[in-house]
Amino acid sequence: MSPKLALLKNILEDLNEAQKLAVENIDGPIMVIAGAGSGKTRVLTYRVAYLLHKGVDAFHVLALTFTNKAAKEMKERVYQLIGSNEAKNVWMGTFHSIFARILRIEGHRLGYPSNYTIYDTDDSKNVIKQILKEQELDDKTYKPGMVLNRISSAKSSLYSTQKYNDDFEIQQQDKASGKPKLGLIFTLYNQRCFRSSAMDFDDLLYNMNVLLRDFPEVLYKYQNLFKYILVDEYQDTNFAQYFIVKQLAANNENLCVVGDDAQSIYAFRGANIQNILNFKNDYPDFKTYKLEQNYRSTKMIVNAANSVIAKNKDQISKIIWTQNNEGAPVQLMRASTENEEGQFIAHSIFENKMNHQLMNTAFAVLYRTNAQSRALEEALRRLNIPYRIYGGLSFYRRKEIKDLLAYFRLTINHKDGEALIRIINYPARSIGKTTTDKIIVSASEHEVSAWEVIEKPHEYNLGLNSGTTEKIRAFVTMIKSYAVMMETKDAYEVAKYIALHSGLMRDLNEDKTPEGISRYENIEELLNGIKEFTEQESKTEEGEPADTSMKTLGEYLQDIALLTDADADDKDDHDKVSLMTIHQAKGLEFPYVYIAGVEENLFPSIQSLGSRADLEEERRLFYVAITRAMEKVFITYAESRYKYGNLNFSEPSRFIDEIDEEFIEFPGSGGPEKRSLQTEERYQPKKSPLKSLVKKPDTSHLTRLKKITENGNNSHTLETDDSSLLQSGMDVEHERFGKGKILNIEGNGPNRKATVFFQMVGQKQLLLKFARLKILK
DNA sequence: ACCGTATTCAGCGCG
DNA sequence: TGAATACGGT
Repeated sequence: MSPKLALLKNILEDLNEAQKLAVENIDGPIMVIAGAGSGKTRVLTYRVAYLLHKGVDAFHVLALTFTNKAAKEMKERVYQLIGSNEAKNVWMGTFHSIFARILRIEGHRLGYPSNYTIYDTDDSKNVIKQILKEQELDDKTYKPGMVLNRISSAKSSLYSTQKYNDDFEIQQQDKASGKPKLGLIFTLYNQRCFRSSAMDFDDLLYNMNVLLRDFPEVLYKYQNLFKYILVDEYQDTNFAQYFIVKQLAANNENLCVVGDDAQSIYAFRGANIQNILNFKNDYPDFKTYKLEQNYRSTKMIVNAANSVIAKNKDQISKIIWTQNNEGAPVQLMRASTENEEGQFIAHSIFENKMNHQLMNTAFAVLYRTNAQSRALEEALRRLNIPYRIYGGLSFYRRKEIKDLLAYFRLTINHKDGEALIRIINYPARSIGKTTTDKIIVSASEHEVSAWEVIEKPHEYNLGLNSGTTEKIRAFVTMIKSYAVMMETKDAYEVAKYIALHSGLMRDLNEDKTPEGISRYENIEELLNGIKEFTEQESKTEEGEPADTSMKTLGEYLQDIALLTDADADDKDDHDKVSLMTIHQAKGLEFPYVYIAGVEENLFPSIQSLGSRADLEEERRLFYVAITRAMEKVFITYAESRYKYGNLNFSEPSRFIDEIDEEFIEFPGSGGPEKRSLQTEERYQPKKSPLKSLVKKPDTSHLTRLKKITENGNNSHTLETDDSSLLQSGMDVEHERFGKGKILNIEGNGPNRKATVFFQMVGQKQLLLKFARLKILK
């Protein structure tokens, strides 16, 4: 106990006053307004540690986050603080994962088995497509994605199908928009999911609410279980989430919500900023703490961001400040086209990388829309700058992965209709479309699951020939045999058996195209993941009673059902520049941040110009973008850009003007950025958050700078003189990369660059202006 | 059953 | 512009 106590004390000393108060006030409702970079995670994790330290049992603590990533980070940091044995009993996870877990236990009250399936967005859309077909509705008017959004927001606002259909206003709206059948689709959709023993993402929150509303004993149970509740990113809660928290906390009100209204950027998907603004009404005797000291960014960046967000009306007043260095002003770059914009960014990254000896991970390029990534990618590729795009198709949504997972799902939950339809004829078993259509129609007519129909085909008069009937029987037998196997074998054994026995592996193996090979490898990767899962979990934490029970396939599925791409362990993610939308960048930080496409009608987006609320959300988004940066922000815009195939001219965004001119440098208005940064480096050898990203302490670099200063010379002239002697074929030495051979030289003047093959690190492209190559004789 | 062509659509996206 | 999907022909 005592080493732990010491640890707690140490960290307590690390907290500033506001953070300390937010941690120590464990009783009663508190709201923590946490400015960007103000140590929010630290407060949350330390608060959890503090609760346990005060003798609160771990299982009485509930900590809710929005993303798996946030949950993971929080877990890791709490584990570090107090050790995993105690911490692992804390209920810590995303809203969805925690309530999914509770619904496995309590869902039977609502008619769901504990092995219910969680439908992802694709499954949901497929269900909607089926309904549209059956109802003979036009999928142009009723676009599945749009229908699903409508259903999703209804559920997020706790509207039952009944209420949706009875609500006069909603019905009027739907009629007015030419979609009067939305209510019917909603009803049928819910029925179908229920018959499949499946919940979609919103059902997890919706049904949790039903549980708490209709079963007082359940409400009572969890109110008493969760004596202390913490909610991260409270400004992002939708009504369903807000209401669960409210119910659970109603008894003892030991509720701590943490958020930043200035970073609320998800109103478009149902987040209600009022939840944080109205906290004071819900909990009149609340306390509020503001974390206003920023530990992330330079003064310039903090001030630039402040000057922007000040233009918003709806906000909780706060003053974000920092003790960090002054830093350099935000730098504006104007390009004539989107391609030039990409080039500017790529070159700037290249230069800063060389100049400051930074890793690629020190850089992020942020943009408003995914479509912008193309030009940026191209430019980076041309300079051989490795990058990673976030938000591509997630591993778990690839076809082959979904196919195999569908086998698992159907094995675990036979009623899972989407899984059944997906695999009944894959690999091909001569059960064609006509047959599957008959099964779907019959199931829906008799209001049963598809499995029920194919298990007892005679009771449902499908009118199939004996051959097909036999094939279906074989399929049923196969799935049942998997289920039997699952009783005694662990997840990996069953998974591998299914992958081989079902013919899926064979089918993929026959495809020798590069895509086919990659699909096969993906399946192997999935199986490896399952193996890891099986092994990792069987050796439990030390000191715990040995967990002799094996990990089942069902547990694996539950584990991954709520995972998304962002959670995949980035193996080959060594050292790359990050490309992502601003939304995806929330919660992250980078030394150098480029914000691309800061143009009217793109950012703010044209759709947001109609309402003040929407425009303010765009502004918060811009605020989020700026505050991702630790050292330096670059804002770029292009005067023309292709949109949907035709060239559009664009003007710089109004947001650029909203940055107070003290904190922004316009093109040509100041010296080249190189100068100010070098100056900073020379005169303010600070304890920089950049340190960990610098490849090595690099004292030679400093010595060199000093030497240059003494000489009264600058690096530029020195380097050009040296580098003009370089030719391809020469052996050279780089202070960091070591010895190498020049393969090629191209470009002129300051853009002259060399392709060098280094013995240590392989091929690199270097701008000679910065590379300081030494010629070896 | 499958492949190539036509058509359509285009904002951000947690789980 | 280009990707994703629907459709139609063989």
